Amino acid sequence: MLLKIYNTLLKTYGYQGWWPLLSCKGTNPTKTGSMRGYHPGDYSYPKNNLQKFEIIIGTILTQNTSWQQAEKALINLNTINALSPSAIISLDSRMLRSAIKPAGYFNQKASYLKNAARFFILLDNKAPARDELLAVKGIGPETADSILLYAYSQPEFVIDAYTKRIFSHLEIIKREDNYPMIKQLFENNLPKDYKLYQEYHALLVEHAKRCYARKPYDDKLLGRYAKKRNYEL
DNA sequence: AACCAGGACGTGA
DNA sequence: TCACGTCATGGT
Repeated sequence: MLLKIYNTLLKTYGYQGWWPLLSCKGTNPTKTGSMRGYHPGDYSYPKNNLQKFEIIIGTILTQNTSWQQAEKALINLNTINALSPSAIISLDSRMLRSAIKPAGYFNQKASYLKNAARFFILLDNKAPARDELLAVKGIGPETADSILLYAYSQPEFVIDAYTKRIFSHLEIIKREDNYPMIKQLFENNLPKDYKLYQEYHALLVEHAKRCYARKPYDDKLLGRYAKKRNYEL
């Protein structure tokens, strides 16, 4: 069932090209919102440590914030040459706060970014464990999974507000289900493939932006799954 | 003028 | 464990 929904979304919206990177010139004209940095169908990113770190910074900046706003903050950081771990650490806190202001919560996020930068240097080119990520103040379950999935190509399914909204509306999950429950549902019923996980989450975001932005939800594309009720989960 | 955006943390029960 | 308040800018 989950694969069927994935295929429907993929056929409808096409490859999304996540995670967007400033240094990546590819665009995806079918996408809503910002067009910068996408690389549809190419899962070979990130290609170096700097791109890994940019993804980590991005996951924090986009917390409860639209990507468009997070991207403005990233561009500001890039302008002052502060997209490396060492630059974030040494950057004056007031400068950091003003650079990321468009992304909101700039006081918290400035602190979170410094934590993430110190953590990234401590990693010393190794991949982080999920528990290690969660121990960093500012990295919660969704951010940790986004980092593992998109920066480190680990098959960790990302559950966000959109995912909960779509699948509770389809009555595949309940609204009171917590993060690990929903995550296990996906990971237990899908091939453990990071490319699939990356694309699926990106497609869910795209679908939610288009059809679940505001009540009453527009369920013209997947609403029929809610009525059939013949899932085999 | 509310409401929402690719959440996480601190607190109190 | 968990519900709740807080954090903050910008688009619709």
